[in-house]
Amino acid sequence: MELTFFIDKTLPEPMYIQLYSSFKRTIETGDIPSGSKLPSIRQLSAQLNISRNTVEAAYQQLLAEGYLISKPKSGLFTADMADMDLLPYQKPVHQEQELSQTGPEIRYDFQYGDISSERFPFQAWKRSINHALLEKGEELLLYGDKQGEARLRCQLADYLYRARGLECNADNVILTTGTQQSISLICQLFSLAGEKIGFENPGYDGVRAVFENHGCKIDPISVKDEGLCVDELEKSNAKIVYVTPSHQFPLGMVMSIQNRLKLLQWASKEEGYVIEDDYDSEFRYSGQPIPSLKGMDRLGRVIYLGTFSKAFLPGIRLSYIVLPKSLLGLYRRKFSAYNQPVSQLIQHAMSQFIESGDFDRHIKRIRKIYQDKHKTLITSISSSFGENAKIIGEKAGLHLLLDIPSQGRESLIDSAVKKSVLVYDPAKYWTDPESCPSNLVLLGFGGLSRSEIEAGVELLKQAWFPGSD
Amino acid sequence: MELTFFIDKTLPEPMYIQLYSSFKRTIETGDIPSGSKLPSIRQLSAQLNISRNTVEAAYQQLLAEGYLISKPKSGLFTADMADMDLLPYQKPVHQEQELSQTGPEIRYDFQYGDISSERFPFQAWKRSINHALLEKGEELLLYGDKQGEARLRCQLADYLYRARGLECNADNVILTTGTQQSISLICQLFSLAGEKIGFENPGYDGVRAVFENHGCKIDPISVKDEGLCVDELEKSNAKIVYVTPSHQFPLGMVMSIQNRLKLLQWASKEEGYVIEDDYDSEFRYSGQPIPSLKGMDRLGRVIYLGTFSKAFLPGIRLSYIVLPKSLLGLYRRKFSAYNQPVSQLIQHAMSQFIESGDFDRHIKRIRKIYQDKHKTLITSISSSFGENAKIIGEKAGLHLLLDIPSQGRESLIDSAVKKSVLVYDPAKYWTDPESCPSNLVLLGFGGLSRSEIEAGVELLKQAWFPGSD
DNA sequence: GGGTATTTGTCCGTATGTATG
DNA sequence: TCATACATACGGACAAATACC
Repeated sequence: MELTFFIDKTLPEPMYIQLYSSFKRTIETGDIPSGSKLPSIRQLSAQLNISRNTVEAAYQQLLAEGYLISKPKSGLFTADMADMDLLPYQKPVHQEQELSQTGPEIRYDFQYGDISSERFPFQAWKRSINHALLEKGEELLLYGDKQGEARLRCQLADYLYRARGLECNADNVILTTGTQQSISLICQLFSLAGEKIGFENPGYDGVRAVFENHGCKIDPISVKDEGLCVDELEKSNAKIVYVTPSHQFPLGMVMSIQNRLKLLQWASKEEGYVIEDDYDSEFRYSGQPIPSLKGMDRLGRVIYLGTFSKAFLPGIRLSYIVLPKSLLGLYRRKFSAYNQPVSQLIQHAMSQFIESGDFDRHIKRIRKIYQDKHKTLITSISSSFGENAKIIGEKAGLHLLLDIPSQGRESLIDSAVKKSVLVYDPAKYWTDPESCPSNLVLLGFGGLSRSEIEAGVELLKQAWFPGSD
Repeated sequence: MELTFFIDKTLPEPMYIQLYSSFKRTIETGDIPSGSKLPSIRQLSAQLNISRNTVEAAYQQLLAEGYLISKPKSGLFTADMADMDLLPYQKPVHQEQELSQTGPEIRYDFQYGDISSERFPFQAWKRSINHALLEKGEELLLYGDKQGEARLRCQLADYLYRARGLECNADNVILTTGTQQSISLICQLFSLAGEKIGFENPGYDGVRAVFENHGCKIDPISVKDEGLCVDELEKSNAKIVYVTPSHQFPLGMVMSIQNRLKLLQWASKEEGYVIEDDYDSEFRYSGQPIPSLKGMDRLGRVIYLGTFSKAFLPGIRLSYIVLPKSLLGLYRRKFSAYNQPVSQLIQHAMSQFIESGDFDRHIKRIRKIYQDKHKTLITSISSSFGENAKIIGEKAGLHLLLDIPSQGRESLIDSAVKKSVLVYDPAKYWTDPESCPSNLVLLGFGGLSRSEIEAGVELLKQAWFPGSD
C-alpha cells in the first residue's frame, strides 16, 4: 500500500501534529484496515525527509490514544477497532457568524422587558463590583453556600419584610439565576412531571414553558377582575398553582384580598401549594401597596418568587425563592448535591450594593422614573385615542395592554411597523392563542424615554387612525 | 537504583540548580558509585515532570565541573572520583517555614473541588471585569442572547477545536451556570421524566441527583478498566447515557478508543444519545491530551458538556453545552421562551479574558501547578506508604483514590481527623453506597500547596501506620 | 536450519526558537 | 535585557525481531 502524506514545514502547526492528524483521519475512515502494519518510522522519515523522532512523536500520540498498538522490534499496527465507519470524515465547516441586519428602521420599540438605562447608577454598581473584587478576593474563587451567601440572604429577608410585608428567615431564601430556574427547582422539588399545574390563563409564557418542559400538564385557569378564578381551580384537581397576585401578567389586575384568602383556603384544604411570582411588585402607581400573598400565609402553603430582573437589571441574573419552613427539609434532601448557580462576584457585589444603601436609592429613583413614564403613556394614549382605545392593566408594572376595537392584531402591529413603531402581540400568553381577544396589543414602556413614548404614541395614532386630525 | 529528588517549582532557586545541587551532593557522598550511569535526561524529565532541557542544564553544569563524563549517544556517567570523601557533605540548613500555630485547629483538607488560588491572575481578571463594565455598559443591563453572547460562543467553539479536537459551530453552543443546569436542560429537552438513564457506577453524585430530581430512573452501568461497560449498557434499554470519558469520576480511567467506538455504535444503533461530561480534561499529566468523544462523533449522537469551574473558578458559574446540529431545532422549540441564565457581566468579562490571551496563559500556568501538586502527592504517598497503599486514578484530574487494605473507610477517615487531616469517603458515588470497596478514601489536592500536601501525607502516615518508623 | 545482515521500535544527547516574568 | 523553562525539531546507538542466504 502506498500512503502519501503531505507535511508542510512552513505551517504553524507542528510537523508531528500534522502527521498524527493525517494518520488518525486515515485510520478513522478505514483507509487503513484494522490490524495492518504501518510504515516503519525509518521508512516514513526517509520518505518525508524528516527526522525519525518526529515520526516517532506522531506515532507515540496515536499509541497513547489507542489507535495503534506496538510490537517492539517488529512494527506498529492499527488497533482492532469495532466499526470505524461510524466516523465518516467530514470537512470541518468553520462558518463565520453573520449577524444579518434586516428589516426597516425601528425608532420606537415598545418591548416588554426593556428597562430604563438612562439613570442606572453605574458608578455605584462599579464601586460594588470593585469592592467585591477587593474585599472578597479569595472567596470569589470557591464554591459558595449552596443556597447563596448568607449575608445576601439576610439582606433579602430584611428587604422583603420592609418592602413586601413578608416575614421570613434567611434560611428560607434560595438564590437562583432567574424565575425560570426557580420554577425548575420547584418542579424538581415536588417531582411534578406528569402532574397538573393550575396556571393563569392568560399567563407568563416563559414560566409556562418551564412547567411544560418538566412534563407538567398545564391546567389553564381563567383570570377575572379579582384575579385567578379559584372556583375553577377547585374543579381542577391540581395541587400546585402558579399566580401573579400583585400584578397579573399580562392583564395587570391585582388579586383582591377576598380572592387571596380564598386561594389560601384552597391550598390548605387541598394540601396544595401556591407559587406566588412577585415579579414587578416594586412598581405600583396608585393606591397602597398590597402586601404579598406570602405575607398572609400562616400555614406554609405559599412559595414566593422574587427577582432583581425588573427592579435592577435583567442582565444581572439574580432571583430568589422563599420556601415555607415545612419544605426546607425536603429541599435539603433533594438538593444537597447541588451547587449554587449565581456567581459569587454577583452575589457579593449585590450584597455590597444593598448594604451601601445604593439599592434602596436606586429603587426609589427608578420607581419615580417609571411612574413618570407610565403617566406619560396613559396621558398620551387617552389624548391621542380617546374613546378609540381601552387601556387594560394600568395600575402597575412596566407594560399595559391596549384594546383597539377598530382593527385586528396583525393589522395593528403591521401598520405600526410601517410607522417604525413596534408593539407586540400578546396571543402567546394565552394557553390557546386563538382565544386571545383579537384587538389587543401589548406595550412595554420601560425602555423608552418620556419624549419617545409621546412620539411613539403619536405615530401609532397616525398608523391606526390616519387623518383623524 | 532508585534515586528520588524533590524539585520545588515554587522556590526562588531555579529548578535546574536544585537538580544540579542534588546530584552534586549525592555524588560527593558516594551515594552514586563512580562510573555508574545516571538516569537519562528523558527518564528524569518524565519522572520529575519537567522539561528535558531543564535536566540537561543541570547535567551540563555537572559535566562542566567534571562530576560527570558524557558518552555521546550512550549516556551520562559519574566521573571516576579518587577521593571524594575529602569533601565531607554538610547538610544545608533548610530553615523550615514554621507553621506558626501547631494547635489542633490546623487542618489539611484534601477536599475535592477546592482549587489553587495562589496564582490566580487577579489583576487580569479585574481588568477584564472593568473592561466589560466600561465597554459594554448599556448591554449589561439587558437580557442578552438566549444561548449566550455570540462572541463568547465563538471563542468557546474555537477553544474547543484547539484544545479538545472538537469541531463545532458557535450556534451549537449554549451557556449555562453549571453542569447541573446543563443536565437539567437536557432532561427538559428530551422530556426524560420516567425514562431510564445509563449512568456510570460509580459516578458523579451531583449529576445523578439532577437526573433523579427530574424523575429519571438511574440504571447503574459498571465501569471497567476501559471505561463504561457498553455490553451492560446494551442490556439496559436506556436511550441516554452519561459518561466521563476523559477522566472517569471518581475512578480516573480514560475510556479507550475501542470502547469509545463501541459506545458510539451503541448510540447509533439505539438512536440514543451520549452525554459526555468533560469536566476536567484540561488536566492530564502524561502525554498529549486525548481528544474528546464528541470529536469522534460524526452522527450527532454526542452532547458535550464543558465547564469553567475546574479550569478557571468554581465561583464564576459558567459552563456550556455543545448540542449536535440535529437537536438545535428541538432546543429552539422548547426553549424559545427561556432567558439566558449567565450574567452579562460575567459573559463579557470572560470573553475579554479569553481575547486578551490571559485565559490561555492561565490555563497553561495552572496546569503546571496542578501537575506539580499531583506529582508531589504521588511521590509523598509512595514514599510514605510504599506497598501499604494503592493509588487509583492518578493519570489525570485533581483528585485520586487511595486503597489502604489495612483498615476500613470509617476508621481511616476518623484516625485522619484525629491528626487534623480531612480525607473523604467516596461511597456516595456508588449507586449503592454499600458496594463501595471498604478501603477506599478520596483525596483532592487542588486546594493545598506542595508543602501542605507533604505535611498532610506525613500526618496520614502517622494516623494510619503509627510507629512505622 | 543456523548464522548474518537488515529492519524495527526505543532509547540516547543535542540544537534552536519562543514564551514568560 | 536576561535568565529560565519548554516545545519542537534533529541524528546516532542499541537490542531484539525478522528476513535472507
